[in-house]
Amino acid sequence: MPEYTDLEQEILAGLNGPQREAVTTTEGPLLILAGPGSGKTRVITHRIAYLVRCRGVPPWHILAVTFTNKAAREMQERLERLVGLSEAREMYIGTFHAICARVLRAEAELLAPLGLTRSFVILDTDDQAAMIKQALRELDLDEKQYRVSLIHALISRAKNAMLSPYQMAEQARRYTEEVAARVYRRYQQLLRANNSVDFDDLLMLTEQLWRTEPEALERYQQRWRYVHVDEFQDCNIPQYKLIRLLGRGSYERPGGSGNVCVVGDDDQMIYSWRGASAENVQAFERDFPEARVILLEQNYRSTQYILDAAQCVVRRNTARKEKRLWTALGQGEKLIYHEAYNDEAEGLYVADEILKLLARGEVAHRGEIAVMYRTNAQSRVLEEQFLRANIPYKVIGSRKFYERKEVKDMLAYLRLLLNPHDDLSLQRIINVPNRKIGPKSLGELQRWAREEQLSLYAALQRSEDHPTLGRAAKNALQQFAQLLEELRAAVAELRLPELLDRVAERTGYGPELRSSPEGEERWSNILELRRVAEDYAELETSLALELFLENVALVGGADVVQTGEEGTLFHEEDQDAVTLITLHAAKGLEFPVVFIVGLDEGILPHGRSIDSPEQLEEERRLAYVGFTRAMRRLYLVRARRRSYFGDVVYTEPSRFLADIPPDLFASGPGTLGSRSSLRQPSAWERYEGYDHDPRAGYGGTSTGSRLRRSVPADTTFAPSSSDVSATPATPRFQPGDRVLHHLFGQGIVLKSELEGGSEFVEVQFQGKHGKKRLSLDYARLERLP
DNA sequence: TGCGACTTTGTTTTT
DNA sequence: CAAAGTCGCA
Repeated sequence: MPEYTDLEQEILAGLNGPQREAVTTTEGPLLILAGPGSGKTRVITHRIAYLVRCRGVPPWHILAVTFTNKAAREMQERLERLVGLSEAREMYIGTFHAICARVLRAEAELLAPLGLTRSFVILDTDDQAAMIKQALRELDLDEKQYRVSLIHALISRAKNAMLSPYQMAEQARRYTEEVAARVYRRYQQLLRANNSVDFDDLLMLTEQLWRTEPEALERYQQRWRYVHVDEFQDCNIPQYKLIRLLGRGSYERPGGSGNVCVVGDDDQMIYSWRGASAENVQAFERDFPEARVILLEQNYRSTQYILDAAQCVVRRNTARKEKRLWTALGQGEKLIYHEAYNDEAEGLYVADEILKLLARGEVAHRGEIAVMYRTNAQSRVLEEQFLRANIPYKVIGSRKFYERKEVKDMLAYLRLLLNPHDDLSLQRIINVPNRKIGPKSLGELQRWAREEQLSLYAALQRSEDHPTLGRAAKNALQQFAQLLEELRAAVAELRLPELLDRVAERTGYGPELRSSPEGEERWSNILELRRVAEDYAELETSLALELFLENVALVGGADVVQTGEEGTLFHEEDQDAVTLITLHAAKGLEFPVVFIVGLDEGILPHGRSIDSPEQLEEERRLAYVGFTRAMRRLYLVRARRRSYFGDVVYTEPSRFLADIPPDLFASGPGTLGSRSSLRQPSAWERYEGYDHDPRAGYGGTSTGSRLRRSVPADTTFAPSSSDVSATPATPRFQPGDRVLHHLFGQGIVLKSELEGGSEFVEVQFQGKHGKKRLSLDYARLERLP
């Protein structure tokens, strides 16, 4: 046992042997292979604390790369607690994309030859699509034949393989790829002409810069002498090269400290579709042959049954390193399997279970519960049921908010203020709100701008000189040009939130939205955006604008949290809520209780992956990631039929369920409750008349008991007397009563009826919510005088 | 030019 | 079932 100082003791307290070894191995490359729940984040943060506090490494030498902004934030917070606020702030913790954006802005002079300035714009997916569309049009290609999404995917794949358009064309195996290479070329030109980059460019350009500008690379090697990479298994090639360059330099020009610590788990590699390469680990061992390798196999998160089930699913993969995950937490509770009638009933079951968990006190806070699914679209049914059941929830990973038209329009205005030659943004808002500059005038302006080699903005300013446009059109254009000038001048006077106000008012966007009842919700989204902007109020406005826009572009998926049916953003101070999240976004998180829904063939594994063995293995890993998020209790849920593309389809249980030994379930495949579940419904079961559609009576006893019956009484959930649906003898509400609902606001009761012992009311709410039918078992309605 | 009714088309996962 | 795109009419 080595001797430790008091300080070391403090930092190493509570760590096991391998973890300690990882923390104290500070010099040289280090590869940590860490199973789920093995405390890898803990190891990284403690290692950094150890470097700074015990080894006297100045905090600005520390770089930590994470995969999501959320993970970065969490790491930052943990470090603030471990090493103190001011020191933690001097470290650099961020995603690859954020780091690259920062490097590229700092080295902007070197980007000038490419046509980029310091204030380049980072395009989001929609903008990229718009740009590709434009490229397609300019090349006279048929948008029907070459779908934007397909071309986009091909281009992105090429970029992730670090291919130039020329190289892509050379390597094209199919005609479509050849076409895509042509589009790629034009797309890059458009990006540069717009002073913009896409996500892939951020990585590629930084790699290129470091590779070709040795002095620049050296500055960063000096600065970041201790590099940490979380979720290493999900790095793609450019990302790996960035790490290699920092830690080891290029093959021609070696350099760097070699202090690179990467942490990963091949069983959790779920981004190969984004270019994550399974060879990362081998590449690392090749490029850093002296690397120490440490295995973390003790799991501190989950109980044994959960771990066993997870391992049974992933173990069927070929080409993986066998790990022996174990836990000291004991067997725990068995898994709970439920097969619902359809997707709606699936949501209802989850909502119902959650209410029971809370009612029985088995879970103290809603925040301890998460519901996970394969595709974002699956959240909708769940949301509907949660709203009806009055369960507060938050949806993680939906970009809905930033995809709203009004939000994008406002952002386009802001971008334009920072970067007037952003043609894409200008096109977007030139006629929003309506300024009588229609497609004809715009088209003519664009044509002219191209001819004269001007940006749209410049063309707009000189529109008086345009040869053919009519008086009315010119006036409209001039007026708009003046407006933009005025707003640009306002950047110098106002703080960011006020600038937003000014833009909303002067463009007429705000007044327009507020003037109609339908605009009300959209206006509130703009206010929501303003709330985000408040965070930047202290900064000098053009800097604030830059950071704000960058943040908006780079936050994605896991960072955007949305609540309620309005799609408004979720704020920390909001109430304790159940988490709805995709399996991808759930990586790195943990919850005491986890529901995984949609365990059907075609959903998980996803239908698009079913015919490729590699992709199927990835689906398996995805399931593994999901299972291992659960600490105490894991529910696996599926629906026998679900609406898909508008019509109803029958599904088979996921093949992954069959990989789990029956004795790990409290109820489920192979046990009393649903022995039939692993085969297809027989013909007579499919017959319409076979157990009636629960939609006929939502929340009524028939549905409730049917659901309950399928969970055998000998499981954890025997229906108790404190059941949520206490039966009223007489109706509480009458038609004409004025009521208040915490989400829908005020309304008037139209109808009240008793059905199967539960009271249902139909309420006409004010505003956009309209008429709703609510079950008083769940909805909390207050009577107003 | 502008809007509304119609058809068509498409659902993985995310920085 | 939605969103997006097309077409026709005012």
